[in-house]
Amino acid sequence: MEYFSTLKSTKIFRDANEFECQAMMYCFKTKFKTFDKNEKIVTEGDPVTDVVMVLKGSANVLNEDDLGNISIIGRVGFSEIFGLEEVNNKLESYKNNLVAKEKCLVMFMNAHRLMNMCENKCKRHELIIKNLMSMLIDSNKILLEKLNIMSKKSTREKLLAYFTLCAEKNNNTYFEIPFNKTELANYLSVDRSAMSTELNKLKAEGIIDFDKKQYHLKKSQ
Amino acid sequence: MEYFSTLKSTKIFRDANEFECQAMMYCFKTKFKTFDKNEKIVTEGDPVTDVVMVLKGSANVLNEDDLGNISIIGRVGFSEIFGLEEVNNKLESYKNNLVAKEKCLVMFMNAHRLMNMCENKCKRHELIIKNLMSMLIDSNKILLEKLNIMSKKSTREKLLAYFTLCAEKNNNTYFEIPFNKTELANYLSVDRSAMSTELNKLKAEGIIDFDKKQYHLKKSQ
DNA sequence: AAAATAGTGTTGTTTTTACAACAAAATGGA
DNA sequence: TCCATTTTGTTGTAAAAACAACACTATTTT
Repeated sequence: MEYFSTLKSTKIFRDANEFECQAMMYCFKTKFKTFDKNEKIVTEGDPVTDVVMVLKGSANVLNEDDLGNISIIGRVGFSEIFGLEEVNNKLESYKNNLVAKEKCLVMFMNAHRLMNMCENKCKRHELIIKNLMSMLIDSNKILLEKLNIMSKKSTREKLLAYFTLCAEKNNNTYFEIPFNKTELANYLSVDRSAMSTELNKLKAEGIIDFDKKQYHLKKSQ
Repeated sequence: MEYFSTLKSTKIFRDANEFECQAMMYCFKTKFKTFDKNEKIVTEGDPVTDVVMVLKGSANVLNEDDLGNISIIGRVGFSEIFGLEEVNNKLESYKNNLVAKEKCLVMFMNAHRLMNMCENKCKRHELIIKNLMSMLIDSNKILLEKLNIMSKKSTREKLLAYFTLCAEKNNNTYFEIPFNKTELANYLSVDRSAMSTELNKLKAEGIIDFDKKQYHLKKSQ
């Protein structure tokens, strides 16, 4: 199978062999598609038909308002999924856009098939459910972490909360973030230029240091 | 069993009979405890030993900073759980406080037992996993909805995003929210008095109307 | 019913952020 | 390499929000 070498290292097919993997792919009516940078993978408002998994590259979960203001709600990278939040209830629609951050390869899995897994056929649905649950727990955790950041009022506090989390996750006060300054501002829902000013103030105060996407949290709060 | 009439209508024990319910409770080492209003159920920073489910009353998921500023991250009501985000990885600690909003009864389930469900004993773990997954998907959805609200920059936009969501969920432009004004401000992470001003401006402009916890979204955005 | 507490609205002041416009630097193709 | 585009930093101004203090109302408690 063309994609097996990639799929076998995804979280959802964890511990599945090639045969099982193929059976499940059939079961989920998987389709593969590549997207160019900035191409829309999923459109907000469309009915949820598929759960999307990123196999190469990465994509941003975006919230765009009428005036073109963009918020980055989250990121979906290799092996991560988008759209699973929506499939519990039938009449759901996607609540965000999913946009390729770079050229990427994604896999679509039929949402209904995924959730009402093969009552009849494939025997590994227990495995998939366990894997899916693990992914959902991770996703929950990430969302909650972001909520804790977003619940800070000032740009300064948001920045520090974000950097503190990054340092914790990295087990190191030196870390790299997946955003440039513009994206970071959209991720934190703050004004880019105001954030730029605040970042350089923090640097001048000796609290952080940074260069490009490399950061160093010198004094943790 | 003392609590069965309550437990049978929880999401996690959905479709379980009294015998199965009891077996699982044994399996999860469940403990019951009541808390008074404002009493802390879970303390941020403590190691995650248990998953908490609310059986009576409700509790707030809170983020409190060094200066006593409180943010309401979310609410946990009947049949809803707290702490499941944390159990994938062993060395986790709770990331928020859980505080009783009113007198309430909660059930503690051993996190490890819940996630590594009875390899040996109870046969209904498939059922529980299915129920847990459904709950996780709901939780994911709620967190994502809140993130979409919190990604708005101004108080006005946050209020309108929140009210729009409430109206949608209620299928009615008239709805009741679970917060008083002070709590709403903490939930949206905005200043209470500024929010009060903004709310009354929206009312004066004929966009919303409200009385106590009753709201009417007259012009949706 | 009275007293205490909690909730809400108002105002003025201070601080912070957004916004807009621009310049400089860095990056990525052609 | 050069050009076009993107990214980043800076500034001044306008707008928004935070903060603080207070008055009034509603809700509990005793």
